[in-house]
Amino acid sequence: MPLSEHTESVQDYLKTIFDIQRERGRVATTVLAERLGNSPASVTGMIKKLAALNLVEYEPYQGVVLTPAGEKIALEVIRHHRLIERYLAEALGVPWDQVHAEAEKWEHVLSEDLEDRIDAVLGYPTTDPHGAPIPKRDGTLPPPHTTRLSDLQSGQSATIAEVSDHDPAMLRYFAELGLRPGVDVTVVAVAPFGGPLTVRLDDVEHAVGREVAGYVSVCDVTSASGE
Amino acid sequence: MPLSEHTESVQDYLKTIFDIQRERGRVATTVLAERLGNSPASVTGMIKKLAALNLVEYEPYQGVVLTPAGEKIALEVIRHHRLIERYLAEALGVPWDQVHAEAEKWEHVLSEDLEDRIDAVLGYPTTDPHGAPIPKRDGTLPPPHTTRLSDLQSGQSATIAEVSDHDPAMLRYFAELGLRPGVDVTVVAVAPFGGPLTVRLDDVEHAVGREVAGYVSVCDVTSASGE
DNA sequence: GGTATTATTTAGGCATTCCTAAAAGCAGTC
DNA sequence: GACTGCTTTTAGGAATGCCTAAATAATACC
Repeated sequence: MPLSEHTESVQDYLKTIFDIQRERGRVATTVLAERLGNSPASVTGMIKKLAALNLVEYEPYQGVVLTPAGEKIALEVIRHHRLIERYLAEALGVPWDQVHAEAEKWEHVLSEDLEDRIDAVLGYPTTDPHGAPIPKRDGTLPPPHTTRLSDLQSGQSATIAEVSDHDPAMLRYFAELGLRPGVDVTVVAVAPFGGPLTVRLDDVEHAVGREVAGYVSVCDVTSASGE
Repeated sequence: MPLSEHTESVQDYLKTIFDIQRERGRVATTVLAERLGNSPASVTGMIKKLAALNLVEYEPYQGVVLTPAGEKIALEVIRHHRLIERYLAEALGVPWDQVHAEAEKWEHVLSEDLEDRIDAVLGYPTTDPHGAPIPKRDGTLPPPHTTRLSDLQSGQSATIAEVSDHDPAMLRYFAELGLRPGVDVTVVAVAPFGGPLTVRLDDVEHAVGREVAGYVSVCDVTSASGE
């Protein structure tokens, strides 16, 4: 059953369930409602519909988990979304912190044919402008990054791997800071009691709140001593 | 009231009304229903809604005419549609006879910002791949072509200005013939009693049905004698 | 000018997806 | 083990936009 057989609403639910599932395992009604901006009651109703379509496994009061069929569709939607984001940034010059909203709408109406053309024009990219991996056509997706900027100790350096695109305001903040995928950062100091980190970025130092730093994934971590 | 304030359905109605109005003046319920693929009863219902929004003037049993507000929105939708068609053909290599369906979906979710970027990347084009003019941002649109391929006499030559994109099958037929905007044709013979025209196109002769030739607009008509 | 045909509208419904308010289930506390 | 507070579900409803069937208006023909 191809993607286009499902309503935009269903596609959005599945995509969001997939996201939350990656972070937390089972997906509770309230969390899903919050993320989608719908009421919990509405979500319960839609969840039942998804279960009837065999796209999620639903246990009343226990939330949902995607079935293989549901996951397949979720990955197709996410592939659309991230490829489009990449295309908007690269081919049309849309600032990387502003591609999300446009992709959110376009993803639901993109044909497979056009998806392939975009993929080819971009040279088969593997990540979107936020650093998130683009699922392959066959549904393959590498595991998420495990290290966050907030996990680093004073003196450690790392490369930004991915920044969260959930909150547009936070994304704009990241963009202003120059905190984008591929950039190297060094943690100069870490305030105690969960306080902010001071990070050096392009030779400028910034204080970044602990929570904010939790939304930034890093890779290639090295300590000041060299290793 | 910007385009995005209206549902896709409203946008489609206005766009279609505009098209028909250009061809025939006042727009009858049945004609609109036919073109949209909806039942006449549904169209009556929607028409009332459009009238309530001051987008059309509705006289029961007399059909509709766009108000200035309705025309403005119709032109914005058409601008989206044609710019997208052009972009798909030029930047993404979609065959010109296949761009319509994709544009039909994308046009409703294109932001003004992205519209501007696409327009700039294309170098502010004035026509879509079928030869139809792209409305300017201010809503300006040149008058439609008046001469049809079916109007030509034997011995006359002309340049294809525009082909209709209403019927996908006909469009594919045009594409196979090489009958696309910008190409020169010469009418070799015209069968009597409304029979087919024989036209020479890239030095190959084809018999084209009279009705089909009515869907092709031409410009720069010259007679065999030189003028 | 009446009748047949066609065009259009009204009436009544259905599917989707959302909402609020109220009820019911679950979990931790004393 | 009952109470409290939070989560989740049920109940009832609204908006959109489509449908079919039946009624009515317009038109065209003889």
